[in-house]
Amino acid sequence: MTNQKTTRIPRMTLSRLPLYYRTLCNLADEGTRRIKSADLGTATQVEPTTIRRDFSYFGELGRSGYGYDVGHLIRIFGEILEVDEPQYLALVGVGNLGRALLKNNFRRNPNMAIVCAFDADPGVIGEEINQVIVQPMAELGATIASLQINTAISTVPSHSLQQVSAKLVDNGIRSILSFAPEPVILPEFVNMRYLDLTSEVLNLLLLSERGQAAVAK
Amino acid sequence: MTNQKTTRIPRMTLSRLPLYYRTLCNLADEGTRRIKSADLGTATQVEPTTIRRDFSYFGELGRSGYGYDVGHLIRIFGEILEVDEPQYLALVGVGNLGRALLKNNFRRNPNMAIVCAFDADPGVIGEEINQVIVQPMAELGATIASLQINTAISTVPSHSLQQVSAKLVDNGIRSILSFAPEPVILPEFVNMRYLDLTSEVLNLLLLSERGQAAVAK
DNA sequence: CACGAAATGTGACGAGTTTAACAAAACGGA
DNA sequence: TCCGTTTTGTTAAACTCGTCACATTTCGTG
Ligand SMILES: NC(=O)c1ccc[n+]([C@@H]2O[C@H](COP(=O)([O-])OP(=O)(O)OC[C@H]3O[C@@H](n4cnc5c(N)ncnc54)[C@H](O)[C@@H]3O)[C@@H](O)[C@H]2O)c1
Ligand SMILES: NC(=O)c1ccc[n+]([C@@H]2O[C@H](COP(=O)([O-])OP(=O)(O)OC[C@H]3O[C@@H](n4cnc5c(N)ncnc54)[C@H](O)[C@@H]3O)[C@@H](O)[C@H]2O)c1
Repeated sequence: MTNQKTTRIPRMTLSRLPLYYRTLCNLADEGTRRIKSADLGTATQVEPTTIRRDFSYFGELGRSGYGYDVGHLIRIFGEILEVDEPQYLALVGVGNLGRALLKNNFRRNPNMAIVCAFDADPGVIGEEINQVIVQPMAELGATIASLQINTAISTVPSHSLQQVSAKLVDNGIRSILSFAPEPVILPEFVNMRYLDLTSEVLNLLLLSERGQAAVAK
Repeated sequence: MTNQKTTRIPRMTLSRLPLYYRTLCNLADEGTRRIKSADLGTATQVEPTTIRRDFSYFGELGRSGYGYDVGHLIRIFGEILEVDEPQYLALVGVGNLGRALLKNNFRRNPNMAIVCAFDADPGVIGEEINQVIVQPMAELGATIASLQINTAISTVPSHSLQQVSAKLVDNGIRSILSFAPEPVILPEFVNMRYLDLTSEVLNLLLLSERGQAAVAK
C-alpha cells in the first residue's frame, strides 16, 4: 500500500480534466490547432494560471511563446481519462430520469455506454429502450458478472437507494453515481457519488443571490 | 482588501445547506424533535465538527448539552434557502432530459417548479407534459416576462446553447443551469452553472481508479 | 441547588487549492 | 543569427476549508 512513487495529482485538477478534454475536442473540431492558456481560460472559465498548473502535473505539455498543441493535449488527456478503454455501465431504475439517460446513452462518447438496465416494476421489465432491454432485479447479479461491469448509475427513488446500492455492491459494483440524495451506508472501498438535481438548482439560486457583492475577482 | 463586510459564508457551507435541510425535514417527518451534531453526522455523512462549524455561521443555533431543535433548524435554513418563496423556473429544450425534469418537476419541493417550457421543434410544441404546455421559442419573452421568472434550466444540445442562453438573458433571465457543457459568452451579471452528466461519470471513474497506475510518470 | 455529563462553538493548525509574480524558454520576424 | 515578444512552468504567498482540542455552556438528576 506504500504507493509513493506516483506523482500525486490533486483531486481538483483531476475533476477539471473532463472539462478540458471536452473543450479541447470542440476546439479541434472547429479546426483549432494550437491554444494558449489565456484563450483556453476564457473558453473553460478557468483561470489561465490554474490551467497551466493543472497541465504541469502531467509533464511539460506546452512550449513557451507558442502555447499548447491541441491534438497533443487531447491525446494525453484522452489516455488519462481512458476514453479509448470502453467503459460499460449498468443502470438501475428506469423511470423518468433513467429513461432519459438510456435514450441518450452518452451518444457523443463512443466508448462510454449503458449496456444493461434493471428495474423492479413489472410494467417496465422487458421494455427495449435504445437497444437495451430492461431486466428484473433478480438478473442483476448474473448480468453484470458476465459483462464484467463495476460501475453503475442509480436513478431509483431515495427510499430504495440503500437497498439497491447494497445489492449492487454485493454483486461486484465498486462505483455508483446516484441521482437520489439519500445518504447510504456502504463498505469503504465503494466509490459513491451523488448528483442531486434539486440541490443543484437550490445552489444556483443561493449563489446568485449571495455571490453578488463578493464576486469581484 | 479588508473584506470583513458581512460575515462571508463559505461556499462549501452553502452547498451543504440543501442536504442539511432535506435531512432535517425527513427527521421531522419521523417525529424527531431534537438532534445532536453526532447523529446528524451519521445521517448526512458529514463530520459532526463540520456540521457545528457550518451551523455556527448562522448564529448560535444549538444549546450545549442538548443539541439542536429540529424545527428551529428547519425554520432557519428554510428561510436562507427561501423555500417559502415560490421559485418558478423556465425550461428550454424538451428532449430526453427536459422531459424527465418536467415529468418529475421537483414534486418533492412544493415551492419549486418548472412553470413553462419551450422548444424549437414543431413536433414537440403544443404537447402537454405534467400540466405544462410546450411553447414555441417566439413566446419565450412574453411568457417569462408575465410570470416574472429569472431562472432557467437549459437542456438544449451544446451547439444551441450560446444562442439559447443569449435569448434567455435578453429576456430577463439571470441564472441558468445548463446540462450541455458548452462554454458560452454572457454578460458578467449572469449566473451560469453547468451540470455535465458525462463529466460526472468520467470523474466517478477517475476517482475510483486512485491507487492504480494510470497517472504514473 | 449542586454537580457530573453532554454537547456546543471556536481558536488553532494543517492540508489542499488558487493566484500573483517572474525567470526561463521558445517563437518568429528581420 | 539576433533580438524583442510571447507564453510557459514554477516559486512563493494567499486563501479556503476541514478537523482537532478544549473552554464554555447547558442539561438533567440526585
Ligand atoms: N427527474 C427529476 O427531475 C428529478 C429531480 C430531482 C431529483 N430526482 C431524483 O432522481 C431519482 C429518480 O427520479 P425519477 O423521476 O426518474 O423517478 P421515477 O419514479 O420516475 O423512477 C424511479 C424508477 O426506479 C424504480 N425502482 C423503485 N424502487 C426500485 C427498487 N427497489 N429496485 C429497482 N428499481 C426500483 C421504479 O420502478 C421507477 O422505474 C429520484 O430519487 C428523484 O428524487 C429526480
Ligand atoms: N440525456 C443524457 O443522458 C445526457 C448525457 C450527457 C449530456 N447530455 C446533454 O444534455 C443535453 C440534452 O440532452 P437530451 O438527451 O435531452 O437531448 P435531446 O436531443 O433529446 O433534446 C434536446 C432538445 O432541445 C431542442 N432544441 C434544440 N435546439 C434548440 C434551440 N435552438 N432552441 C430551442 N430548443 C432547441 C430540441 O428540439 C430537443 O427537443 C445535451 O446537450 C446533451 O449533450 C445528456
